[in-house]
Amino acid sequence: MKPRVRFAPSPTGYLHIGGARTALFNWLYARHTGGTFILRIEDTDAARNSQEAVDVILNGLRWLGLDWDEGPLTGDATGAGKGDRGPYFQSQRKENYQRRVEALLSRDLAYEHEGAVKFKMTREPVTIRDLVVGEVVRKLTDREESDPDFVILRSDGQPVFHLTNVVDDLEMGITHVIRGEDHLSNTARHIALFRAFDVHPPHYAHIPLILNADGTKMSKRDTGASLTNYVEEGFLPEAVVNYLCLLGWSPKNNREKMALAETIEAFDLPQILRHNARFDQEKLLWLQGEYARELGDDRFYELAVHTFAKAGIDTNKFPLSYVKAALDTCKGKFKLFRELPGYAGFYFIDQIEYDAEAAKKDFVPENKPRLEKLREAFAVAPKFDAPTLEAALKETAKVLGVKAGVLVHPCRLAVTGKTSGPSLYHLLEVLGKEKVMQRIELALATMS
RNA sequence: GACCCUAUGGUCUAGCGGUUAGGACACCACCCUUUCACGGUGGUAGCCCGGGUUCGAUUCCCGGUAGGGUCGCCA
Repeated sequence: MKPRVRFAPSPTGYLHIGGARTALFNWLYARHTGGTFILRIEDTDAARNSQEAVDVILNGLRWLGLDWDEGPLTGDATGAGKGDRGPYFQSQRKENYQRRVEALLSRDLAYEHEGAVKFKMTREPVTIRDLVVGEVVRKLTDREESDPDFVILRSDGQPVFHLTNVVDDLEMGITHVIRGEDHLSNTARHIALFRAFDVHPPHYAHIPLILNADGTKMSKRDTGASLTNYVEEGFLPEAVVNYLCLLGWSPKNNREKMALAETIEAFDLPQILRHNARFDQEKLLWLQGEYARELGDDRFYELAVHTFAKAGIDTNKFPLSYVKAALDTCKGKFKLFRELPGYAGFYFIDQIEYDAEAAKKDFVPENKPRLEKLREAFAVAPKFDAPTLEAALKETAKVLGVKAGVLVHPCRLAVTGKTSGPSLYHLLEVLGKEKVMQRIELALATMS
């Protein structure tokens, strides 16, 4: 029998980065085994759920490229789903839960208590055979000792997580429950419920949690906890996916940057680690740089133009050839797309601002005659392309008896306002003679 | 408080009784480049502590410590 796995988030606000990884591991396992990946929305808490949160989850999974074989087609809970075990929103499955509760009630495995229905939990320790953690014998805690039973139907008639989760896993034919380790203790209850329904529980694989860089747990307050944060920062989904794969799972062969196909091939439950992992932004950033450098041209242009637009810079006002030439000088030189407007905005802005500290250092009186000489050399250059300009600058430096750097820095500052950026000679060529001469003139004027 | 999980450089990890403890990120130095990156070379840095078992423990067992999780009419 092919595995059937599911990701079952509750739409209470955002897609947690840990949840994204849980989804990823489930998806990888399904793809590795040729099984089925199911998305089920656990929206039983009407007070905390929202339509927006459902969309955040759906869009987040799509952004990551985690397509589901069964689940919602849209964020509309009452809308059609994909697959024959739906609906895939728990809010639409009330009758199932009601029927199951009645079955337990009639068999004396549950009872009413203050308007709610409680399940008669076993008093014996429950053994959980976990595919990741191993055999866990879960005993009752002292508080459970005094009252081991738990509510499965609230006094207002709404079913509770433990019940809905188990009923749906059962009815949707889930074979492997791959979820966060925070559910390990709950699993005893779930196993007891499966037994009450006279079925064998699915296989369990509890994966370790993702912690903050300082080892504390990630809460909603931490900006890095939300997947949306990475989308907005300008990360590439393939970098995030690759990084997430490496958190709590290892291919065991020292591979770090892995193509998705390779990861699918290698992924399996036994290689999942048992201990929590800290989220390392630096390593994610490294992978981001790796993927950013090898981005296809079309996708690179598209993402770049979009990023400029978000920053209020309309690149469509410029000829396509100019935009592409400008972007070509930037590719592979920055990591996060969020950096791009600051890195290459000078191509599309007339009023550039000089880096204050650099201006103090480079726009000094003794540099004025030097920059004037450079302007003249550029003015009479036979061609305005990178090799010619480089030769002109170096020749000028030689005549002045200074190192090339003495001209390079003020020149870069004059035309870009920055101390770093694309290759100077190439950016001059792209910018064009008119703008370059204008900007050098302007810089000269500030140096009096 | 009880119950459960975990423990290799700063971080992610390989290791499954005998290794000069390997890789990656980060960091440092040098090279390349007279920007910034990229790339290259070299380097600093690790088996939580204490008991066992064993000829021999990073590795197996027990205890401690530390971190994390759970004990809701949240999921």
